[in-house]
Amino acid sequence: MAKRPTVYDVAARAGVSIATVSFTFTQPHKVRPSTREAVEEAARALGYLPSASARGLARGKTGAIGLFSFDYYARNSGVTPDADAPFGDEANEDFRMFPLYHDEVQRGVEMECWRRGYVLMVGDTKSTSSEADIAGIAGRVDGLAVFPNTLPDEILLRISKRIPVVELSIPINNNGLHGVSVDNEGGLAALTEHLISVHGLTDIAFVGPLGFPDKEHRFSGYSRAMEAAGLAIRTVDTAPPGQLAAFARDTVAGMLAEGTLPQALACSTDEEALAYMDALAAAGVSVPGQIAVTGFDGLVAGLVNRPALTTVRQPLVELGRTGASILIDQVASPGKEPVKRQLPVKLMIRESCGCRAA
Amino acid sequence: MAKRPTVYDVAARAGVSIATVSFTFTQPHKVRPSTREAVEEAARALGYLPSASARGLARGKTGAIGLFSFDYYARNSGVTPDADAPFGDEANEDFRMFPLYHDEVQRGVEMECWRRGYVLMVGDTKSTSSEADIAGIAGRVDGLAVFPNTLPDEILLRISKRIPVVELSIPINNNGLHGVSVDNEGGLAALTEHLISVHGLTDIAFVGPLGFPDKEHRFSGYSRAMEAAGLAIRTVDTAPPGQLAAFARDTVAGMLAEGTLPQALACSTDEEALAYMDALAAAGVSVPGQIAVTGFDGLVAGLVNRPALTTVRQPLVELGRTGASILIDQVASPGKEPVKRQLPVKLMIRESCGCRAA
DNA sequence: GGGGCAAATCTATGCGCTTTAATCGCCGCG
DNA sequence: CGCGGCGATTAAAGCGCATAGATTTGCCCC
Repeated sequence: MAKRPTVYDVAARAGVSIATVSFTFTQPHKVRPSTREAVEEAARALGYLPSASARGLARGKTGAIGLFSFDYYARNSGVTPDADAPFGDEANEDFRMFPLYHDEVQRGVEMECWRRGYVLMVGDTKSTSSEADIAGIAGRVDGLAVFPNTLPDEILLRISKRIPVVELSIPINNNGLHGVSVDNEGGLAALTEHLISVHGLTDIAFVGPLGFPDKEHRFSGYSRAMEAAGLAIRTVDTAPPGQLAAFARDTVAGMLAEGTLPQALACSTDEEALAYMDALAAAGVSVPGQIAVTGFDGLVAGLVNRPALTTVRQPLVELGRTGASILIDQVASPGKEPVKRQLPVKLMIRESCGCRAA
Repeated sequence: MAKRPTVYDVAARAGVSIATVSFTFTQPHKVRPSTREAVEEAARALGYLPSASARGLARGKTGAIGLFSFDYYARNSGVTPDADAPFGDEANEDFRMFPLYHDEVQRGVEMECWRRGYVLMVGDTKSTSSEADIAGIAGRVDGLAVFPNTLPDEILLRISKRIPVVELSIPINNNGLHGVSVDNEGGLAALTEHLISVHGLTDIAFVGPLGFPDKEHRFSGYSRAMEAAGLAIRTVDTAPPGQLAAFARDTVAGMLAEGTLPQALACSTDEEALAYMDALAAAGVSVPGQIAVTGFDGLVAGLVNRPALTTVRQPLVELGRTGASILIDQVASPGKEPVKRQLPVKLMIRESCGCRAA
């Protein structure tokens, strides 16, 4: 690589000052057409590429939005994509079978950034992320979007003192950061309501880990609908991390043995719903024949599943877009108050609740 | 946002010079533990975030790799994701049903970047991309990865004079850029060979657009296998852009009418294969009963399809990883010659060729 | 107490660009 | 013929950090 030409080189070649070169690129109308052409010609001849670093330094803005992605696989499946795994490893076969939650959101962020003339920086949060890594990203963007539970709140707070930070999919709270969430409660309430009024079910158990704000809200929705109908709340214990499949099998077996199988399982996530459907199938219980199962998220895996999963679809792309939009707005004109936004969800009535043919 | 504190502020507060502050962050071992702590404490108290712009300027490197993504949907389906489409629009329902080609590749790039301590900048190539947009990305990264046919060669050449540029999935050629490709020819040769020797087929038609280097190579693989077996080459005309489904239907109808249906369709892409399978099904022709159909790419859509599509899987994630790896290597020590690498593909024998039960 | 040496720290400069304030050139007009 | 006024251009001062080279500090030994 030859040394990159700078404004000085272009200026020299065009016989003007560097200021004129700069103006030519940033305020073309302020420079006489003839000199503009001279500058452009010089730039072209030299293969000039303006340095974003220098520009960023001078302007105090980078024109980039950051997104902290995270290793979904490692977190959820206990499987870390092995950097050295040979291609074609069958174990990795369905690794990326479906667009995962954060892929969708990321896509939304990308779309909005592009639309508004920003570029996106994607960083990850590995378990080993040092504060330096984080600063490495935070230092080069004008705004930062993060997934919940990927970064310690304390760090986020500090970063948010300097640049706007938006949390994606975190329920509305008062942590001082911007946030976008979805209507977790309303979604599961609507779903539960559907099971009750359309299918006439009364013994509906909620499946899901509590302790996470979004799951709590889903539970609230479930409870609200049940109570409104005068039905009894019933919950299923939560699987330990990484043990979902086995736990679901055991749980189903237990219920079967005790004859306590509910009429429906309202799961807090599609992932759980799918695991329970597998467990039920393995135990010879028909879904939705003998029991209805519903999820939450709207993963494609649920759509492809047979019976197709009745669930609540989250507007994932929209989530990302909204988050990016908030950031970009804040960059332009920082507001005093954190912006919190909640997006509507959508009931996806498919087969596993008993609607349509299974 | 309060003014961002700088090294000067930190230095002042810690009672040291800015050089020491800088060292504390970049070469911690060169600074005495006691002063290091003082600096860190000051930085923390001030909420200091190093400016990547300034750092990049001073170092002459940005620590970022760029990826020019592109609007796959608009290109392939004629559908532009509408920024203003309301969430829940059914038309968008299966929009993101499966991880698309470039999502996979992008994931690979991300993984390698993270592994090597780089961050990724994602930019897009909209039809409206001006040279300025491109420079906007090229100017802020140390290396650039691009998908084929997204940027004019002339521009790529110019950029590559300053920073390494790698083309993803472009067959080996001599355009002076770095490149990663897959074994298109070997893949389709193996697939064709499978149809010939395992299934004993002799009338196998190649389906696919020529004129694209990768497709040409696939055709070569097909031809090679056919000729080696002493069989006749046969091709099916190519569908005009965006007309795939209709064209496939017409083609199938035509063959049926003329009684010229081959024993197998070796398609150059999964997308074509799926379209032909739909067309065949619509025409009442059984796959693989009456005709075998194969693809190329390894899309998930083919895996979920019934019968599951026999195809050649491209190592998409690996493609991205390799590309990023080349870039990062080149940043570290620029080589004189462009690096070209070809990755192996993998035959995925599933149902549509007649293997296993359909 | 002083000399010598390595480690620690600091001084000073430059990285490439933006931007403000000042200068230049030119025209029309009194 | 000179002056005001205006648009085009430029000089110069940073922006925040890294780093070579200068300087100081700390420490050991005589």
